[in-house]
Amino acid sequence: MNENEQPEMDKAYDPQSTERRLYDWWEAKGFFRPEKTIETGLAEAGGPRWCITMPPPNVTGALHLGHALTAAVEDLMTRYYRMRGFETLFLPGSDHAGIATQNVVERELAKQGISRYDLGRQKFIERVWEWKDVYHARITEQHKRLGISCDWERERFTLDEGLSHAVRTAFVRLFEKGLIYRGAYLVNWCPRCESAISDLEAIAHEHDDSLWYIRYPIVNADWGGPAHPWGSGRWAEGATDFIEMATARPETIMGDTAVATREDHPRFGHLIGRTAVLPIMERLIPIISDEFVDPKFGTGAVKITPAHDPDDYEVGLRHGLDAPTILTDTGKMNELAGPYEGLDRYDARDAVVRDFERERLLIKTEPYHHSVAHCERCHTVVEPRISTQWFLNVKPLADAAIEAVRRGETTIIPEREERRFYHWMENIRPWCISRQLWWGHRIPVWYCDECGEVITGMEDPQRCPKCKRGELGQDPDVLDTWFSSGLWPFSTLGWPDETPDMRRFYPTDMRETGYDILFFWVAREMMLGIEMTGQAPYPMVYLHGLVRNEHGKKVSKSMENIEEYDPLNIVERFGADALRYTLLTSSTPGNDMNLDPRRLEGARNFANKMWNAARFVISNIQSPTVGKEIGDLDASLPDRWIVSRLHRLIGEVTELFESYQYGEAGRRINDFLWSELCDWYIEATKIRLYSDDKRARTAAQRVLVYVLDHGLRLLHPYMPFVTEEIWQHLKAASPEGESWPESIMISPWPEMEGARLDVQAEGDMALLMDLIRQIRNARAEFDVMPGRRIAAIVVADGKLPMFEAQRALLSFLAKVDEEQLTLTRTLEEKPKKAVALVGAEGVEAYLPLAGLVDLDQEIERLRKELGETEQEIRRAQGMLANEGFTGKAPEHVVQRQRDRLAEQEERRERLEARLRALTG
RNA sequence: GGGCGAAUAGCUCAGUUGGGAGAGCACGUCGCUUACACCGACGGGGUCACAGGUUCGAGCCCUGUUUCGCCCACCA
Repeated sequence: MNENEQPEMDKAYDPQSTERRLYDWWEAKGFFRPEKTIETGLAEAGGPRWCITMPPPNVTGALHLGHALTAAVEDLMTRYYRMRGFETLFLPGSDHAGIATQNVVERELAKQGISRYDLGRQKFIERVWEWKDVYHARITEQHKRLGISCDWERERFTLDEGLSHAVRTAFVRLFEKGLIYRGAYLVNWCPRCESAISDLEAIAHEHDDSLWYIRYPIVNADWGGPAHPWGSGRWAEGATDFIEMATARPETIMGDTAVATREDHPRFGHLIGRTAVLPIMERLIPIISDEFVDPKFGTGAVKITPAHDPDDYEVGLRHGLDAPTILTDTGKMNELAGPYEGLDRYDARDAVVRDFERERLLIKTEPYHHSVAHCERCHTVVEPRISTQWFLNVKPLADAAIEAVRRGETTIIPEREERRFYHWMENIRPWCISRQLWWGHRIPVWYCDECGEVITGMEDPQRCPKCKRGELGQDPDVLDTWFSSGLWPFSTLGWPDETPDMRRFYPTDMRETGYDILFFWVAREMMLGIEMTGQAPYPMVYLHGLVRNEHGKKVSKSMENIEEYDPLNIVERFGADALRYTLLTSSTPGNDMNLDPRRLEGARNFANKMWNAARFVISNIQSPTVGKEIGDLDASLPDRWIVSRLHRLIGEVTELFESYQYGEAGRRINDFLWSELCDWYIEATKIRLYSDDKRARTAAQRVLVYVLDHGLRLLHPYMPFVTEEIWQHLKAASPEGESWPESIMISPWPEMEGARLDVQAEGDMALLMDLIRQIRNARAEFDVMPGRRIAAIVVADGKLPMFEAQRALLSFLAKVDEEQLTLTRTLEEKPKKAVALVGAEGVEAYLPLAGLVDLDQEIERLRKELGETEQEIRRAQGMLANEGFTGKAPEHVVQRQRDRLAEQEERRERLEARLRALTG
């Protein structure tokens, strides 16, 4: 990609000038396509493959942080499996989101003062398509900005031709199997959307309302019914028996067809079997007994409105009651509501209460706190209402889905979500799949106006197959948007056709999404997937948490600093890599995350840190002293150490990836690259890179390139852009670069080579690093001028050869004057005017600091250290003296305590000796 | 009314088979050392919500409590 090459790397990494360019290049090269993984030899044709379908975002608006998290996690997985050599497909798409999108467009129209009815169905749908085009393009652009490596050539939309065909196929099959049926049942009705909605779309909110205590007169010998009209104040005149009840919804009284109480009710039990006169309507209604009544609540008697309450509906069915519907589609009182016809439901409520009071049928009013269902999309209070709808009997499908999870065919993480899944599935009720909307998949059913025949099928019927005479009209309703979403893992691959993609990529490998749509979506995919294809659509469901702001508040459009949480703004300010890394390392699976902007800053700094590390490496390999033809070089201790640490990291990270612990893996990669590579190894190489020793220089160069190359590959799934940009520079500068793959994203995932763990080097380096830290610490404590090189005597005991080999490095990193550095195995005469440092494995160091006039400070320091050491010794001795511990703890744990004790005891001895020497 | 999650350094969070409490930011001291001040060196800071229990040993397992958040639920 020489066309992307910049001759010089800027001092600071600039995501803005990099990310778009790289994304376009990747896409143009076809790296996102599964075919390309084969072409480049990364994956083997017919070998293992990996497929994930993107949860299709709604085309309602802009992407938010939840989408960004979804994209980050899924792209991380995709890039990982691709690098692992799987033929990898990340399939993108979007959802028409029926009710949500229709609502948004209706709100837009309302701003211009028009409703969908003003436009008519055809024109309105055209307007929605226009909206869809705009927002779909925006969402795609936003996804690209996030760097996701999905195959745009396979992009799908739930309303496109192929998916509509899949929807129709699924509907017809389920219909023919008798699982889809039409009927009049109680459903949740949104009077604003003028549509049925599912149970999941009815959201309960707490409300402060009133509870009205009212009474209905009973027919008896003295009173046969009202003699005066409703509203006269004399309607109930003469009545002597009453039954009292409490209601929160007096506007439904006109729909009452009974009053229920219980046999054992002290005041009303005896009224069972009698007849009440329904106020307003003057309908005679029975007083019945039903178990559902709680004698302790309200008055212990309940008015029964079968058409407008779920409980009452059940009671009505049990007692064969009429169920008059008294509300219109828009929530107004209809012609069965007597004098209140035409009133809005809440106006009717007020009017009814007022009239009850006038007729002395209102006993009292109490404040009442309860929860009320609202429409998920427009927040209007939902009305339970009997209505003719299409239903899918999901019970048998749910049983199969439960079975699949129980058998482990599909695993859900975190595990607790499996229990939620079971609970919901086990209590599932028929799914109302029809919606009285315009935007969506039209229900593929026609009715004959002549004979009433109901016709469905894969072809639009031209005439009635039964009577052959009548006019056919298609059902005006559309399907619940989740019906098409439920087919997503296979409809996107070409189902019902046996396409190559369907054969190759189904079942897919992963469903990754937020836990908030487990029921809405995952449950439906599982049910419909098994029903339609005979196989669970994926073996793994990974559920991530919700993204909140740094104070745990849900990020919503009404927040004043909302733009701070707009992913695009974040990308502009910090870069997509920073956003991705932050989202991926800020939480654990299934747990919500509070996005702290300070973390974004840290992630941006991390990208810049890598950029500068690479700048250092690249500028130091510009004119390599020796080319790749040179044989094995003698690796120095830091080389052996960093390579071993890298290989250890590769093993750990791969293991963490395999167990979906991406956050932990990301942090480990960061720790390695920043602390070990940058702070230690790169610093350590400087001494050789700036020397005249060509051999040493080359060794350092080669190890730098090796470690940076592999480290970048590990980081790539988190930060695809900066790693690619750096890697390209590295590839161009490195002598071996031309044999590297074209892009980091199609280079193989690093393999851990166990044999190359170098325990010896790790141990020696730890010893050296510890001593360097101690010297630096002492310098700071005794206020040694930063630039000053000091003298040091290191008593190295058995480690003398190692220290001799690292003499220059030690001097360099600890700012010791090499001329004045004495390395010795033992030392008889220990200098008095010196700071003494005690390391592990018998290592000691003495810093004869000229500024050390005051020995008391040194004595104080040593005493403090001795105190800490003694405390350690006591702790370890305590444990080892405990027979319970030595007898029951695993051997390696006990041994570690023994080692620790021995080490600390040795340390104590040295500290005490030193103190004796100083205090006389 | 059931169920779930969270509670760890000032802040945001890690801590997966129970075995010497971690990161970033913030804070203090020092440093413009030819990769990086979007930096480096060094340092201070925690009865891991509370009370019990199991265990030789508990941030981690069990029971209960408190606070916050979420999900499910047909009580008028």
